[in-house]
Amino acid sequence: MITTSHATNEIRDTGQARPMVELRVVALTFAHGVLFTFVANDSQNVHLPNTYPVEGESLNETAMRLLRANLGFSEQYMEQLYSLSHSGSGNWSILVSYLALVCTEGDLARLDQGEWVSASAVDRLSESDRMVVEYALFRLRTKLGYTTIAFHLMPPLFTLSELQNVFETILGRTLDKRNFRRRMATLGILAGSRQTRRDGSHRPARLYRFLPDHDPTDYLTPPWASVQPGE
Amino acid sequence: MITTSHATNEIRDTGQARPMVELRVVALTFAHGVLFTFVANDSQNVHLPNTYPVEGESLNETAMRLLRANLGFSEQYMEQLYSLSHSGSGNWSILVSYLALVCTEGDLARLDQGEWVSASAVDRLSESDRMVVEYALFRLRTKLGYTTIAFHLMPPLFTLSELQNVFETILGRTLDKRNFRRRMATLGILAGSRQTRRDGSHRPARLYRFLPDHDPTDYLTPPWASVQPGE
DNA sequence: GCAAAAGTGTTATTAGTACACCCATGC
DNA sequence: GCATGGGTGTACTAATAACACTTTTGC
Repeated sequence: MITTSHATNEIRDTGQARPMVELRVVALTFAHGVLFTFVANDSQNVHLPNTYPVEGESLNETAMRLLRANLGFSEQYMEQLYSLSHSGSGNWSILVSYLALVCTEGDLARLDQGEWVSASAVDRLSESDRMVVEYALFRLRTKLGYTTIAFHLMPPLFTLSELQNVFETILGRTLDKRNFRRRMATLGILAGSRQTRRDGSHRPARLYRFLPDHDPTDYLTPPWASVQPGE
Repeated sequence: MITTSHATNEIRDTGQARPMVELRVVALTFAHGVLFTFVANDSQNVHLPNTYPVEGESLNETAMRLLRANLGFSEQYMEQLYSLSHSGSGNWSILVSYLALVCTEGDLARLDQGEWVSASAVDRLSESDRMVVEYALFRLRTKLGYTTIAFHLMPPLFTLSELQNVFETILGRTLDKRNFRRRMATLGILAGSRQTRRDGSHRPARLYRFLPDHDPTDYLTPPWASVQPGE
């Protein structure tokens, strides 16, 4: 039945049912001081956005399309997380999970396909969905130390305090203001604009943007993540 | 046809053929100053060891079993790399790739299932196999900087020059001997044995082993990589 | 005694950490 | 004038990088 040109060695096709492949996306956004994750809901069920792969399309493209279908826009960071085997409710699937970071600028209005829920309160999700969300948060935390990943959660213009707030929320601890600002400055990826923002009864804050050419040198995503091999 | 309890939103099952899922393992070992990768061969075909997932078994377990079936032993490092969609020779598959590091102590004798070939000369492999090998090497190089991953390529007892040689080969550049040794010492994961090894007409080298309790704090593999969610 | 790899210290630079006060604004 | 968050500098410590000679052995 399975007839690739190079058959498997030792472990052969038993003729048993093959697993489905399912893509799931953990979309994270930052608002009101916490991280939110997007969940879809149909009738009573709350779950991560999911779909199936399509022949002739890379998994990345499919995941992108899935997110666009749920959130309605397409400018976001997307990274494959992990694949795992899952047997639930009689169905055997291989889950391929993705992490997406999106900037909502605090606008968490309920969407047609679902809603944003606090990423630390995901009790309504299935166990497998919760595992994927936990791993997404773990990965985000880990990569924060050696990549510029958190930038994808920021709007085009932001204050340094806002940026620090995002870091502190993800890491779960406070950071020293002066050291944080020095670190950001030495990274050389921020450009101060001439604009400021008044936010209350105190001194206005300078607004910054990210330099367009900050090559993230992505450590985890292979260079060919978005293409399909031709062979 | 596809009937999970929570159906996908927007992108629905079209009833078209579903992809197969295939696991592929890049097993790397260090010998004679270079990295080797294990390739299986049946009749005229040379390819990475591959197999199919099994219901009720985690993908990690399956990959481990696959490697054991090819190499005949089971004590090795294994890490999931990436999943990608691949349409070749009329078959559509989702490839789930793994990186394994094994210690052969220079014994690259041809095995029943295949042979070791230089990891930089993989011309006989298919394009998709070559992509996976390239990414495995990339990941190994990247993780070398912030993990203890290279230890899995070493035999139980080794000299510091041998260890440095492995690092230099993976990184593709030379390292300063004194700085390298200092770094290894401050990591605190090496124990010097009282034994030495004479290797030629020069001073014998002290032999070291890795401390058994060096927790690698794996940055990329989720904690639940080896289990299946119970739903 | 010479070839060949093992082994060892110091200095300069850089990155990280800890820590406290003045500034601009609204009310 | 006071409450609020914005903004800044210095000193200590740890990690990194550059660099050269002595030691032990076989022949």
